This record gives sequence, C-alpha cells and structure tokens, in this order.
Amino acid sequence: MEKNLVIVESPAKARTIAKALGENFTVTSSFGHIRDLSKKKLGIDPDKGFTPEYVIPPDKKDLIKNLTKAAEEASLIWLASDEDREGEAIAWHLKETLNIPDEKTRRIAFHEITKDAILEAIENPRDIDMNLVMAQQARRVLDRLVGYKVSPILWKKVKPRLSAGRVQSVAVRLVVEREREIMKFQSTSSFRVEGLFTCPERNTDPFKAELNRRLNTDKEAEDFLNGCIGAEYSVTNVEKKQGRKCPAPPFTTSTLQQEASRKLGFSVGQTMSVAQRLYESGRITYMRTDSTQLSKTALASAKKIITNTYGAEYGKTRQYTARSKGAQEAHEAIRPTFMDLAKVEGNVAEKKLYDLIWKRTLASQMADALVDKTQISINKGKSADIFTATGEVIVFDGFLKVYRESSDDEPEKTSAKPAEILPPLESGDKLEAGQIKAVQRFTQSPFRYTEASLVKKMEELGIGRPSTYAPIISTILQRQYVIKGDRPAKTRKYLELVLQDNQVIRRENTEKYGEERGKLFPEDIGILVNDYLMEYFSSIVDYNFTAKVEEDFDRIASGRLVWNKMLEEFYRPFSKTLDQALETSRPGNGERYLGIDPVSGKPVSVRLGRFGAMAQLGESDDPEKRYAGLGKGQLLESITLEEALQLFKLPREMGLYQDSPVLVSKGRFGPYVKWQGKYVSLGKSDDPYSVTLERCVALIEQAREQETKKHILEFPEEDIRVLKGRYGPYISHAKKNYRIPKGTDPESLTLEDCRKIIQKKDND
DNA sequence: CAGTGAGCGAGCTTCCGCTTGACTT
Repeated sequence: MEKNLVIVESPAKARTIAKALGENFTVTSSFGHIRDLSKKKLGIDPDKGFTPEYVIPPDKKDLIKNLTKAAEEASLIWLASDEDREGEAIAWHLKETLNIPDEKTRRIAFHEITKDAILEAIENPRDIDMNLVMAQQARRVLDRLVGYKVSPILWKKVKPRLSAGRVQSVAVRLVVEREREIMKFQSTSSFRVEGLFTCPERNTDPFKAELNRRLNTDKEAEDFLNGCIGAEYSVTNVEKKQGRKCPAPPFTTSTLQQEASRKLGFSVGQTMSVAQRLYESGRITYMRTDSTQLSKTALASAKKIITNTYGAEYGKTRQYTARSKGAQEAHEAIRPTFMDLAKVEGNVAEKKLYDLIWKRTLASQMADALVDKTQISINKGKSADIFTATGEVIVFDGFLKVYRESSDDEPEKTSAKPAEILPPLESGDKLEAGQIKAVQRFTQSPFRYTEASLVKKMEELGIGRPSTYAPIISTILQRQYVIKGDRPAKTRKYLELVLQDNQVIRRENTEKYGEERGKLFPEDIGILVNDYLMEYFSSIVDYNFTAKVEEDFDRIASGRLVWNKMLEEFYRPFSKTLDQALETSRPGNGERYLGIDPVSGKPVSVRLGRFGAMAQLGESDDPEKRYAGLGKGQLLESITLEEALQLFKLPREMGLYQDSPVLVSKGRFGPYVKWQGKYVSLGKSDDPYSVTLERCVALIEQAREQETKKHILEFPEEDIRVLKGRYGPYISHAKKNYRIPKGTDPESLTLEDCRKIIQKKDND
C-alpha cells in the first residue's frame, strides 16, 4: 500500500487535514521555517554571490530527525505549506533538508480547509516554484544584511545591544515623527455658533442648527450674537438624500488587532495569543492572514444564519478584495470555523474576541444600512450667514443590527452630532430663534499611535507581515526606542457666549482634554537612533524602501530578475554607506542649552549621558556643577528650563523626625524618602517637589510597621530569617532567598527545618 | 535597589518571517 506523508506548517492545521484525508495519509507539520541563517554570524558572503549558509536551529533538530525518518518511510511526500513566498521556501527547504528525491515530491496548496478543497489539491500537484523560492531568499538575505550590518554600527557609535532593521526602524521613525508633529503643534481656537430654532406656524419642537462658518475671536462672536438680536430667520432649502452604509470586510490580522484594541482594550500581543488559543481549539480559522476572503462554505452558512435569524432581506453575500499593499492572501480571512456557533466556552478574553469575530463575519454578509439624511438651511435675515441643521434617520438597519466598526479618531466631545430626526419643514417657513450660543473650540494635535494604529500604518506602507506585527511592537518596546504610556487629562478654560432674551451673556468654563491611555511615546534613545539613521541610512528608513524592494522580489518571482543580481545592485551602494558611516559618522547626544538659572546664574543644559538623559547645572569645568536625571515622560527635545530647574530642587531636606534628618529625593526607581539610612518609596500620587514632612513621616511609620510584620521568624546567629514577601513567605539567608515547601506553616519552622531547605536548594 | 556621569577593555549584542511551547520571579 502507498504511504503518503503530508507536511503543513501548523500542527492545528495538520489535525484538521488529517481528518479530511483519512487513513492513507499521515499529516504532520514543520512548525514554520525549518532552516535559517545562523544567529551568530552573517551567514552570507557578499563577495561570493550572496549564497546563504543555512543551518538548522538547535530546537528544530529533533523535529528534522523525525521528519526525515517519516519521509524515508513514505512513498510520496506532499509539501503543503502555504502558497506564498515564505510557504514556497518552506517547501523547498523541506525537500532539501529531508533529502526528498524529485520523484517522491509533490507540491500542493490548500486554498481553504474543506474536504473538497483538500481533495482537489491532491488531484493537482505541481513542482516547487524555484523563482518564488529565490524571491524569498532575496528577502531573507536583504533583511539579514540590513539588520546585521547596521546594528553593529549602532553598538559602536551609540550603545550596545541596539538594533536596526528594514521594518523596526521605520516603525520607530513613525512614532518619532508623530511626536515631533505634536511638539510643533500650536492649538488655535475659534467659535462655533449653534442655535435652537422652532417653527411656530408648524408648532415644532426646538431643533439645533449650526452656523456654516467659525468666528475667529470672542469679539467677532459677540458682534455676531448682537447682530442676531431681532433678526428674522427662514428656511431657504430642505434637502433630502438617501445614504448607504456598508459593512466592514471580515477580519485580517491587522484589522482584528485594531478592533480588539479599540473595543476590548487588548494589546496586539494579547489579541494574537487569545486568537491562537481559539485557533488551536478549532473555533476560528488561521489568525495570521492578510486576506478578507471567505470560503464558499462560510458564505453559505452565514447566509443561512442571517436568513433564519433576521430574514432574507438582511442578507447580502459579498466577497471583499484585498485592501492592503503587498497582501499575499495565502489564507482566508479570520472567521469562526463554524458560523452557527454564536458563543464559545473559554475565559472572558476568548469569549469576547470570538464574539467580535463572529459578529464582524456575519455583518460582512449582511445588507447595507439605509439612512435618510435631511439638511435644512436657514437664512439669517438678509445676511450671507446660513445655519444648517442636519438629521439622520436609519430607515433600514441592515448589518448595523449586528456590528458597527469603531474608529481611531477620538471625536471632539462637544462637536455637533447629527440629530436623529428633524421636524418636517419647507422652504419659506419662518423660524424663531431660541438660545444662540458661540462656544470656543480648539484644534486638536495629531494623535499619538497606539500599538494597533501603528500596525495599521505599517500595513498601509506595506511594511511587516501579519506574523510579525506583534513581535515588531515588542522589539521596539524592548529596545526602549518607544514606551507605552498614559498622560493625564489637562484642563483649559474656554469661553461661551450665549444670546438669550436679547442679551449676550459671557461665561468662562473649564474643560478637560488630551487624556491619553496606552499610547506610544518615543524615548530619547529612540529619537537619537532615528535621527542618526535618517542622516546616514536614509534609504533604509525611507517609507518606500520596502515597497521598492517588494517590486524587485516580484520580478524575481516571475523570473524577470535574478535574485543575487538584485542583491548586488542593493549592496554596492549600501556597503559604501556602511563604510562611510563607520568612518565619519557621529551621532548626536541630544544636547540642548536651555538657559541660565536665575538663582545661581549658571547655565543649564541637557544631554544623553551614560545612564540616560540628564540635566547639568554649571559649566563642565565648574567644580560645583550638578547633575540630575530627567524624569519619566520628559524628553531632551522638549524639556523646558523651568522643568529642568525643578529637577535640581532635589534632594530636599525636609527637617527632623525623632532627631534624624528626613530627605526626599529621586532615584533610579522613582521618588523616595530617606531616613536613618532607610529608603521608602513615595506613593503614586505624591509629588517629591511638594510633599510635606508630615506625609513623609506617615510613609516612614507605615514602612516601619510593615518591616515588623515582614519578619516572621529570626535566627540571627546563623543569618537566617523567615520573611513575608510579595509572593508569600520565604527564607532569607546570606543574601539569597529560598522557597518554603507547599503546605508548610512558616511560623512553625524550626532552625533545623530552615537549614534543610537551604541545603537542599544549594545542592541543586 | 537608592544620587553614578571617566575608564583597563573580555565577550556579547543584531535582522524578518514562518510556527509553537516551556518557563516562574
């Protein structure tokens, strides 16, 4: 009997395919790529045609042994990795590494994981497409050259352990440039005028209408309102239009990450690991995809559910085409495996994410929503000023019954929302104005990126792949190029001028604005590295670099370009750039002179030092010069003289407590109080610059109390203590910690017990 | 863990894309 071995990339996929193929096929998986360039060295010789030296990573050795054995025993090996560049390369590496002869090799691809599709694939095997494989090889080698040639330059010129790459460096650039836009941004204000109108003849309720222009100053606003006194208003035009809203396409990796971020507050990493669990338990299709396509079976079952639940008029079968640049569409969109399963078992996160996927998929197959839009234009006397009232009524909800996509733009809270319904008015109707008010509004600075909106931007630029979006975010966070953080809301005053009973009243109100949560902020080192790369490696951090090389990869894939010729073309100028950077480049240290300290008359400057960003008070040759580290959220580029001077107010001598001095200062781990040689961290809401002695004493007392509670047992003669820590009780001895075995009551431990525990662990 | 800021100079750091586990402090 024939023995067939099918190799796919993912074990979960292998399980489903095994079921469809039956007993004559053994289905196994490669767990992604099986060979790669060595991590330790470059693995490419640019002088010898760029031929890569592939190695099997240590953690794949066992797998390869098993696969080789299985391949030897089989009579036919079906290489069923994905039908894209990376998948084709995996098929080729498998054939090479497992030593599979041509006559035993069959290359197939499944377009959807259904029995019919799988059997059809088996009927139509082909050869490995070497052009596509070489396109992948060119991609791999190029990324290695960029990453492993530029990073060491950063180690030498800036700081060890830094990194640069075709994708990550552009991600950092986006964050840095957005921050600079925000720094540069100057808010301006104008006055938005809104009136309440009624039509006495038709006995209507009051409705809102907005003036079609903004007024620049409060004077202008006041004049305008005064001009409204006694004015006559009439309807000049009523326009009715029917609009449509169509559903969003089914999820890809990046749109799932965006929606899970906006609606569920998940990080992109969180979304991926929850999705992975749903995938492994067979609830959803593959979660790393750039395709919005749905399988025929999925389309059919969605239609059935919609018809049964909402009626046939709610259904509209549609297939969406790829929106993103460079999409390779090796998989389906992310959808429930079984559409008729509306809810899944699992933890809260799994349930919520599944619900989101289910609704989005279903909605994508539903009818457009129909909206009646009405716009009423209102004349103010004979002036050119026009007020406009807009109304929007949903006449058929369609897909909105199930799902509504959210947006990244945080709408200005007070801006006019369209009214649900407007009174039936006709051109020529006379209106009466009730209250008219002019409210000061401010322009908003650009938004900082969230993890998910950065992914969206990268996808738009064609940079990165579904499998790398989450890891890229972790990398730039890990390198401390960017940091994820919050900013509290700020308050500002705004003016409101109200015309009521023929009088203009002026009010000053306050409002909160600009609160940010979970946003990406650049760090000083990220800014510095970005500026360095922009100066010496501008072609690499060019937003179009990836798109340009992708064109070449496509030409390689279609046989119009030879892979190492392309690399040759790239490398010749690139190696010159490298040499130049090594020889001549000097990265900045972010140094800025901020001004003179009015108290001491000494100059204040900031720069990046060995231990991070710092401020310096006094010239470098001043023996009494002082240093202070910059605080959290402060950047070299934007810190002001006032803020820097503030830093030198620490340490503060607070006074005496029980005859010992109390000191407040800031260290590596944040602000602290020091008293009698002991350190106590300040609370989250305490400000080291304004905290009082009283509060410090309270903190000291609290810490003292905890200290006494912390000690459960003491055997000082042998330097053994039983302490209570963050993770429960433990034994401390000679500056090392030891766990207490489960089920042991820490208070009943004897000195002998402790010795045993210590000895046991030290012997391990 | 707790205020550093110059420097002997070993040996190490690093990319992007495929894919899952194996680990507790």
